[in-house]
Amino acid sequence: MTAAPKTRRRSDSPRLTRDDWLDAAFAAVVEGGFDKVRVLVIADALGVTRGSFYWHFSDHADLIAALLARWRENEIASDRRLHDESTPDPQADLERLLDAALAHAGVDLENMRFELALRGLGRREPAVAQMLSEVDQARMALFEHKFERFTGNAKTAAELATLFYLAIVGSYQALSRPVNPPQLKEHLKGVINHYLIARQAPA
Amino acid sequence: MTAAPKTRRRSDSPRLTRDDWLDAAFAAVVEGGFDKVRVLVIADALGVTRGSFYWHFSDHADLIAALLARWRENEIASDRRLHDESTPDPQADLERLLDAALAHAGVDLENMRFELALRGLGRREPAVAQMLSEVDQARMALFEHKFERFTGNAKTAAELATLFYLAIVGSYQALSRPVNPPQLKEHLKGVINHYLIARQAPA
DNA sequence: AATATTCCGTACACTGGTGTATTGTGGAGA
DNA sequence: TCTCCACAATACACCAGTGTACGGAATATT
Repeated sequence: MTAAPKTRRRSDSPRLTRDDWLDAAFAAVVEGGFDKVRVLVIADALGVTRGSFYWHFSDHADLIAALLARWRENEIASDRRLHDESTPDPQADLERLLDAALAHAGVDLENMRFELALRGLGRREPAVAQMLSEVDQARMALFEHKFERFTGNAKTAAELATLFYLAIVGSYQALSRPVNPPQLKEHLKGVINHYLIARQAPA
Repeated sequence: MTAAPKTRRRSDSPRLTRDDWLDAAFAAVVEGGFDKVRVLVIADALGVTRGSFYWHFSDHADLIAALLARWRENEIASDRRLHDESTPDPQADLERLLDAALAHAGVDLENMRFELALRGLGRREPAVAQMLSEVDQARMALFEHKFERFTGNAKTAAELATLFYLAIVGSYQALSRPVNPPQLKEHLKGVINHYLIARQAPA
C-alpha cells in the first residue's frame, strides 16, 4: 500500500538537487502557506526520504531562508526588467505595467499565492516584513514613475499610483470573489480614461 | 519556576466561559494566524489546563468553527449598522464609510489582523472562502451604493467602488509599508475631489 | 448541610513532525 | 574495473500537540 510519489522530480536524474527541493517547497507554500511546509511531506512528494533533505539543507530554517532568498532575487530581477522595457508612448507604457501586475493574478497564479503566503509570514517575522516593505517600495516607485509620465502631475501621480497598486495587491486575495481580473482591468482603464478626458477639458 | 498566567480571564470568576476561550483564541489568531491556535498554549495563557477546554468545546475544530461564526455575526451586524446610519449629504456619507473602513486599519488593528488571517485560511478552506466572498460582496455593494449616490453614475460608481474597496483591503497587509492610513485617506480624497471637479466642468 | 452539577486537573495513549548518526548504493573518474 | 564520494535510506531519540478517561474541587440547589 505504499503510494507512488505524487510529483516526479524535475530532472530525470535519480538524484535530487537543492533546487529540486526548493521547487517542491515552493509548491508546498503555494498550496498551504509556510506553516504547511513539512520536510516529511515534501520528501515523499519528491519520492525520497528526509535523508536527502538533510544532505542538501542544514535544517528546516535553512530551507525557508533559501526559499525567501530565491524569491527576492526573482523579484528584483523582474522589477529591473519592467523598469528597462520602456515604451515611448506613456499610456501604452502604463498599461503594460498594469498588465504585468495583473498577470500575477492570472497566468502567474502560483507566484501570487506564494506572495500572499509571504505576506502572512511577514506578519510574524520582522525580517520578512522588512523584505516585503522594500519590494513594495520599489514597485510603488515604478507605478508612480509611469503615472507621472502619463499625467504630468506629481500629486495625482502619487494618488493614482498608491490607489492602483494597493487595489491590485488587494485583488490578490479578494479574488476571485468580488471581481475577476479582466473586470478589474476594465475598471482601472475606466478611471484612467476619466483622467485623460479631464485633462483635455480642464476646469 | 511555574510562570504566572500571561492573560487574566476577563470575568473575575475563577471559572471560565466558552466566550473567554473564544476571546483568547481570537488573540492567538491575531498574533499568529490560525495555524498557531494551539489549545495547549491558549490554556496556559488563560491559566488553566486543557481539561477546561474539552469541557467547553468538543475539539479543536469546534473552537475554530465557533470563532468563525462569531466573526461572521459581528460582521453582518456592523454592516447593518453602516447601512442604516445614513447622512443626507452624499459626500459626507461616503467619507464616513471610508473612515469606517480605514479605521479597521487604525484603531481596530486586531480585527484587521484577524481578517487577514481569515483570508489566509480561506485559501485552504473553501467554506471560509465562501464566507469571505459573501462578506466582500456585501461590503462592495455598500461601497457601490454610496458612490452611486455621490457620482450619480452607475458605471463610474462601480469603478470607484471596486478600486477603493480593493485598495483598502490591499492596504491591510501592505501597511504600514508603502503608505500609512492617514496618507492613504488623503490620496483617496484626492481622487474623489478630482471626480467632483470633473463633474462641475464636463468635457 | 447534603447533594448534584459544573468546571477543571491529571495521567495516559497516540500522532506527526524534527534532527542526528549511521549505514547503504550507484555512478563518474582514475 | 575499482574506488571514491555524492546522495539517499534507515533507525533512533525527542518534542509538541491532540484527544480521552477519570478523578477531584468548587459552586448551586434543595
